[in-house]
Amino acid sequence: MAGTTTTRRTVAEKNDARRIQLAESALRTLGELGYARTSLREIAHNSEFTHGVVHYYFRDKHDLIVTGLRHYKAQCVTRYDDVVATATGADELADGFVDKLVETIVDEAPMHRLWYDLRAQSMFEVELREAVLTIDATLEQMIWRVLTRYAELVGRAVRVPSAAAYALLDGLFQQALLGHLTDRAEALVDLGVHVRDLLPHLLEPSA
Amino acid sequence: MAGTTTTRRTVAEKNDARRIQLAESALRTLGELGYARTSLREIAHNSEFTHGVVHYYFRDKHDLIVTGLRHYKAQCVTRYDDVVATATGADELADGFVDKLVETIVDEAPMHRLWYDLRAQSMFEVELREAVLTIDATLEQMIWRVLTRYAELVGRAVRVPSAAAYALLDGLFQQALLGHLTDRAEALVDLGVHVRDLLPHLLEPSA
DNA sequence: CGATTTTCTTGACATTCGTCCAAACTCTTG
DNA sequence: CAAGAGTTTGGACGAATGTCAAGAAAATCG
Repeated sequence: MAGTTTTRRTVAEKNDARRIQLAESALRTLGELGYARTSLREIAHNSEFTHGVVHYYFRDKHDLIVTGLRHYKAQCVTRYDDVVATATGADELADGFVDKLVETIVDEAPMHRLWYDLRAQSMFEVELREAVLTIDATLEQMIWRVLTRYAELVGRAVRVPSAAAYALLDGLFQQALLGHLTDRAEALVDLGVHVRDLLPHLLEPSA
Repeated sequence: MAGTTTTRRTVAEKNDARRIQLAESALRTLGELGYARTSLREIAHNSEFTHGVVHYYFRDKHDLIVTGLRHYKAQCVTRYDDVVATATGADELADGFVDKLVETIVDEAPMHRLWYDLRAQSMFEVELREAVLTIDATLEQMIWRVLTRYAELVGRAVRVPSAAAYALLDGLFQQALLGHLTDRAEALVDLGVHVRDLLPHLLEPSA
């Protein structure tokens, strides 16, 4: 019985590991081709497995993509936590935040465009909504942590609601991503300028 | 000769009319199903023509969708021009602008989600980029007209670049659209509050 | 009206898609 | 080692896709 449970856990762990492995592979392919043009066969082809395996580990296409989405969430949530934790001044935090924003656009552009793709898809496909809204809320909280810490360091209170702050920054980010992907050289610099300009305006005016 | 030219023009006009008719039908279907799941057959089925006609008037699928996109641009450009032209005070302009924003989300949600869908697609498909960037620039100018008039009425200069202002408002708009489509009742009210709150911060501080 | 051009219908084509399945293979366990 | 569960393979399926072409139908013009 003890041996059985050990085995069972190992088997289950292996199963989970494969699921994550396939989900990550799916994310890579989706990030390259986009939701519309990514097939299960293409995902399998870009992994080390055959297309049949995908259906052994995932009920259907939605199961695979939603699993990938949830896995993606776990990665990006902590993106700015280091900056928040280590920054000792408001400007240092703002600079570090902007640097990370630019860095992630450069390094992870495919994942970001996939996110915007899937968020747009969720406006059409009900099956995607729950996962998208969950991640959206998580990203909003991530931004909120940066902003409240920034306010703390400045010594002023945050003026705008969490949702508004996230929407504003997301608008800037999305524009920069589109600009970066369409070879507008100044897109990343502009992002930094605009974000640095915006941040103080999200706080209460100084007394 | 005179008769021929008359006929030729009539023929060309008829051809253009059909193209627009089909492009509009395509936009309706795309707005319902999204880019990923819309087929030429479905577009034709939702129109009064058969799928063969689509290929008589359009070279291929891209030709149809890009034509639809350009047609869409012409419609939405003038959306806020009335408000800009008739408003006599800053608050009146801001209120009218916000009302129009909310109104268009309610009335034309399918077209808006299609726009965000296609803009996301343009990050993957090079063929869509030119049309998307053109429309994006047009929308930015549309917002800029509202904002400069608003600044004029307030008596202060606009502080942020055109692109940043557009990105910020677009972020709020996109969030409101997603909220509206996912039955978050307060989404539209929040949009109004956030936009009204943002507008003054886009201007130079009062001297 | 007859001839010619333009427009539309219909069916076919090669692909590709998601899904499923039977058989082969791999590994753990008794 | 043998048995069995778990995993992987590769092919098959029907459905749907974009594209195309041949011919019917309609409109136009001499």
